[in-house]
Amino acid sequence: MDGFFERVWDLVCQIPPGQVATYGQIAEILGSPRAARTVGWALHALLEGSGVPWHRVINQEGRISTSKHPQGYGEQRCLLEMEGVEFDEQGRVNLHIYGWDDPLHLLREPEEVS
DNA sequence: ACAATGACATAAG
DNA sequence: GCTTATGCCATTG
Repeated sequence: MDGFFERVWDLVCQIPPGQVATYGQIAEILGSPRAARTVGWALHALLEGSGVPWHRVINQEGRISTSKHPQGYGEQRCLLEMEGVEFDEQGRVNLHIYGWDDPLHLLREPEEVS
């Protein structure tokens, strides 16, 4: 139980309001940039009342990935809008604007060349 | 230890 | 832009 899950929850709890983080980003900070699935599972295993702003966690496209939790979509969008996050016509969030600029992530910036 | 699962990510068609 | 296929990592049975 404790370990990755707890790390995920703790990290999500550290996400400042008005900003959103992606599964991949969280996974990368945890040490496994490819463990996005496990991150999502941690949030799923979580549930409401845990005090974890799971609504601030979205996929890389800034979209809501509640594949098995369609009800979470409304909750997430409502909570994010309440925090000031805007949704575009496609129901997506601008990661370039609301993306979580955590210094920890900046240290591992991929900065790929073109 | 193996197989199956899962709120993802990336590549290819 | 969307759909399909494969990979990746951790948890559970």
